[in-house]
Amino acid sequence: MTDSTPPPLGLALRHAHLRAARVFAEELGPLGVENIVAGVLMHLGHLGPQTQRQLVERVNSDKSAMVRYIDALEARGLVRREPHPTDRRAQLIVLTDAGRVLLAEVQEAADRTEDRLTDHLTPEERELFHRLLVRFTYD
Amino acid sequence: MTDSTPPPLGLALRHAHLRAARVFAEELGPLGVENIVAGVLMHLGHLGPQTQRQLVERVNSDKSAMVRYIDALEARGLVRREPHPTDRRAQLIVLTDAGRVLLAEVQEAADRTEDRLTDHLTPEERELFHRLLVRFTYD
DNA sequence: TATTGTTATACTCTATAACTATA
DNA sequence: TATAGTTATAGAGTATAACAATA
Repeated sequence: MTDSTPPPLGLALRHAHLRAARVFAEELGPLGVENIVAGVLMHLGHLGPQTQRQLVERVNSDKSAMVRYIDALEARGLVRREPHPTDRRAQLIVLTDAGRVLLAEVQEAADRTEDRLTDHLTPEERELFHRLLVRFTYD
Repeated sequence: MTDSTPPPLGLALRHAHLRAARVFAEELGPLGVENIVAGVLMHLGHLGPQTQRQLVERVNSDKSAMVRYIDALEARGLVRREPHPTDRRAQLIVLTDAGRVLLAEVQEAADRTEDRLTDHLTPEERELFHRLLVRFTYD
């Protein structure tokens, strides 16, 4: 009994995600941040100050985990919790200057990760795969 | 500051995998097996009896977790541990008749899962996405 | 010496619930 | 009543190491 058929979609997605996460973790290693925390930093850089709830939605984590991630970032001086101007329940998570410096390195690590992940594909295949993946996931 | 650019590849893979795992878990719900255990059953059905080490490689788990998965399957009478004919360290994990019955239902759940995951794509897009995903992941 | 399977431990992630202060 | 953030807890997954039997 041999294995001629391709791996089912779900298993391939699992392996694809594991592979991507491992490469990203390797590239992030020297920076001392974990994958999800790096994702939080990139979102803050891209979208500007966000509430914890907004960040939870973005990275598909949960609010009690987000408390811990923000705690860790704040302890390293990479973000600040600021009062929300219109909702006193909420707080805005804001990048500090130190956070911006690290974010630039995180972004480079992310770019290197994408390059490594797709260096066996042509630029056209890379683009097509990314577009189909986004449609598959979010449409 | 708005969000016009597509989600980066790594985040999209994370979300794609989460989405697929949740749909599969929904479809598996009535059968009382978890995603990884279902994957083990499908591999046994597809490849025939396997050692635990082989199964670990297939589903990208680790050997101490695999012990627990096989324990759970064996407790439900779905697989048997049999002596390996040529390596007395190893054991072959073999589907029982009850395991084959459940496997058929698991396979149907997996088919429904793929249909649900891709029902907003054309058959051609579906096929192309699957091919590119496999190349991305395993090449 | 290395490997298969087992057991144990520690750490992280996930899910849930309760609590506060607001809305 | 519902929501944002916090805290606590339990369950599952991951990583690691040690061990016995065998290669």
